[in-house]
This record gives sequence, C-alpha cells and structure tokens, in this order.
Amino acid sequence: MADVRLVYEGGTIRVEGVERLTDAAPDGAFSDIEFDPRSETGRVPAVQYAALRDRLAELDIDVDDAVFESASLNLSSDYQLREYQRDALGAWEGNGRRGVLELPTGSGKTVIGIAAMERLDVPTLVVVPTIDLLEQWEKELDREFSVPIGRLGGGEQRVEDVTVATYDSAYLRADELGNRFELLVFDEVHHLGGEGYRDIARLSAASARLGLTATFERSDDAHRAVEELLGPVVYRIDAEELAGEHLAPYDIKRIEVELTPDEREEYDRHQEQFTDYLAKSSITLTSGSDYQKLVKRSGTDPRAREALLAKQRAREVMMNAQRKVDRLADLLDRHRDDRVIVFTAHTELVYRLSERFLIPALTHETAASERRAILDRFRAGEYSRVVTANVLDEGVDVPDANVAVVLSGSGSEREFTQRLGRILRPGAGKRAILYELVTEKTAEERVARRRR
DNA sequence: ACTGACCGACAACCAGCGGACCCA
DNA sequence: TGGGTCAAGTTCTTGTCGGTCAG
Repeated sequence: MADVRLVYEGGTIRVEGVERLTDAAPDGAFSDIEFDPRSETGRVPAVQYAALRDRLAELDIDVDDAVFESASLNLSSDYQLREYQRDALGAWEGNGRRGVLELPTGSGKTVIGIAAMERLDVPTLVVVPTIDLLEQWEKELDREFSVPIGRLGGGEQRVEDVTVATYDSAYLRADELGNRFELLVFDEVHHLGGEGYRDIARLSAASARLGLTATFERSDDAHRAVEELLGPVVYRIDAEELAGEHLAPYDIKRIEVELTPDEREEYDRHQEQFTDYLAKSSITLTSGSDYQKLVKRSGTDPRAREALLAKQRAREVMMNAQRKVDRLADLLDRHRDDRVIVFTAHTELVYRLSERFLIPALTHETAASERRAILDRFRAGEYSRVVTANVLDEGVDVPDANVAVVLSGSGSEREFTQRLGRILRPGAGKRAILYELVTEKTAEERVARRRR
C-alpha cells in the first residue's frame, strides 16, 4: 500500500496519510501542509501540487497519485515557428514549463501557445479576457487540431480536452476545472492579477503554465501575485526589435496644443480647488497608493469628494481640449489616403468627433451587431477611419490601420502599447505613425511622460 | 436566437514645495 | 546617510467587459 494518496478536491489537494510523512521526512519538510480536521487529512492549495509531488518523489515516498487521469491526445499541427517564437518557447520549457512570455501585439502569441500544447500533448485550458478572443482561439485551435474544442463562455459551457474559456467562466468554475487540465495558457495574462481571477490559477493543479502578454507589469504590483502562480517573465521582446521584419516600422509624434483662454481659466480653477484642498489637509500625493488614500477619505469627507470631482473636471478640460479637435482636422486632411484610428478617453467626445468629421463611432454603447458591421466595413476599405474610446484597446480583432491619433488617454503604459499595436501590421510595408496630442502646461505632460 | 437591462469585476485614477521623524 | 512615511472601519467616477435573465 502507498504511504500517501493525493486526491483533488474543490481547488485543493487532499493528502491522505499525511501523518506518515512526519516519520519519512526530515523535520518541517512538509510543514506547509495544513491539517484539515474535518476530513482528517492534509490539504494544500492545488497550485502547490507539482511542487509537492516532486518533493515526495525526491524522498522516495510511495505515492498513489489520483489527481489527474492522464491520456494522450495526439495533438499535432504544422505551424512553423519564427526564430524568436522558438526562442520564447525554449525559454519557457527551460524554466520547467512555467512562466510568462512578453511579446508585442501582432507577433504571433497564439502560435506559440499552440506549439506549447502540441509539445506537451496534455489536456489544456486556454483562458482569454473577451468573447472576441475566445472565438479567435477556438477557430485557430479547430483548424490546427483534430480533437473537439471545448468552450466556456459567450453562452456555451462545453468542456473538452482542449478548451477555451473566458476569465469570468474559468473563475466561476475554477474549483471543478482544477484537475481537468495539465496545461494552462493565459492570453493577456496581466488580467490574472485581478483579485478574483487569481483563483483560476490558484485552484488548479496544472504543473505546466504559460502566460502571454504584451505588457506584464502592472502599476498596482499585482504582477507579483501572477509570478507566484505562473512563474516570472522568461522571455521578452519589444516592438522596436521586431519593427521592420515582422512588424511595421513606426514613428511616434507628439503634438502640443494650448488650451483656449476659457479652457485655461476653467482648468486652473478646478486644478486650484484640488491643490488647495491638498494643502489645507496637508496631504502629499506622490504615488498611486497616496491617491487611493484620498479616494478612501472622500467616502467620509465631503470636501475630499469635492476636491476629487474638481480634479476630474480639470482632467476633462485638458483631455477634451478644443484645439486637439482642430489639430485632428489637419491630421485627417493630411492622411486622407491612410487608414486612421482615433482614440479618446471619453465617450462623449467620440460622438462629437463622429458627428463633426462623419466618422463611424465605436464605444461600449455600440451594439454588438453595429460594432461588427463597422469593423467589417473598415476591413473591406469602405470606411478608412474610425473613432473610439477604449473599446478597441484589447481583445478585438481590429482590421489593419497605419495611423493612430491619440487625442487623450491614461498614463498607462499598457494602454499606450496596445494602441500602438493597432497600427503595426499594415500591408504593403507602409510606415506606421502614432500621433499623441498633449495639452501644454497641464498634468497631461506628466501623464504622457509616465506612459513611456 | 437576439436584445436590453441588470450586476459584479476590473482598471485608471497622481501638487509642488519642503520638513520632521524613524529605521536599516 | 539615505530612503520611506507622514489620517482612518466606511473607496470617487468613468469606461469597459462577461454573465445572467426576462421578454
């Protein structure tokens, strides 16, 4: 009879016979196994399964391992990896099949994921943030592999040996999926830093884990949590290095605009109200966590809330400055033969621009069918321009464009990288241009610096 | 099968000048 | 000496997503 038996149960590994380990192992070697008085067994979070299994093997402890039911799938595809894709996959395998690959949008992350699945040939769960990506992966996997492809999300709940799921669905069913898949592939893995989504990885016993993203680091440091669940970044290449051969060469141009006198007055007034409050309350604002404290405070202190609202209004003035719109007119004129995407931070401005320049608008309010129609026409060349808030930042298959105009945006490096990625795969080897419109002598100059 | 309304989750959200205090 | 912190039980607002459910 085996000394120890391992069983998966609702996101944990039940360790039966844990009491026998104290005799077999040096003191404290298994102190991280908690004793569960209800089942009278040991118990660890499923994420620790691989490490536990390896330690038991090292000590020659006889284990009855019932966590997975393994079966070979005979996955095979005929993709040819590019050199950097092979290097990336190699780095991941070299790190014990754990870790994150940081590659720019358009560099073929899906291809690497599929190659990893083929190499390991085990049941695999691919996790994606949007329905759009769900469908792209599903289509791709269906074309490459001859096994049925499962799907969790977008109204379907079908589990197969190879399954694609949204973060939301995977999260809702994490405890029952934890021992179904031996390889996890997370697309846009920075989402896994979210408080709830982490459970997908924590409650899974899969020992092979692959994360894909263009921007791993998060301003809130939550990527540290992802590192613990998945492993660190093991390979990184940026758009600069691929520009020319695999991605379009590009330029980034910053255009500074002034506020109109009215806007300046309004901006200064609101900004002052904000800074006055800070001065009176002797608050320092140097980091994101300081700002969070201020937000907390605004829950009880009406003056703090007023100050935040004033700051918000100042931001709106600065981001939606009239002269940005004027400059946009110039740019649209200059690029009348190019394919242009205009990005803003506010929905309302999207509609104003849409009316003034007769450009189709895409926001979160745009119904799915209309959205599809606009993107189809953009793809077909019927439309050469589109104006959007944040809808197209991630997870939508956007037709190629070669000019991006960022009227306003957050200071987030991620948002910037994603928007840049939207113009990096044009055909005909055209040079891509990203214009960044920034209002002079406002906080926007700082914001623009921060995002790069 | 689709739509809109609802919900919860997630992300970004960041003066300017300057000093006192604590700790490694 | 150099670097971090300096106000807490109650977390602003806007934009976007997926899941669910009623019609």
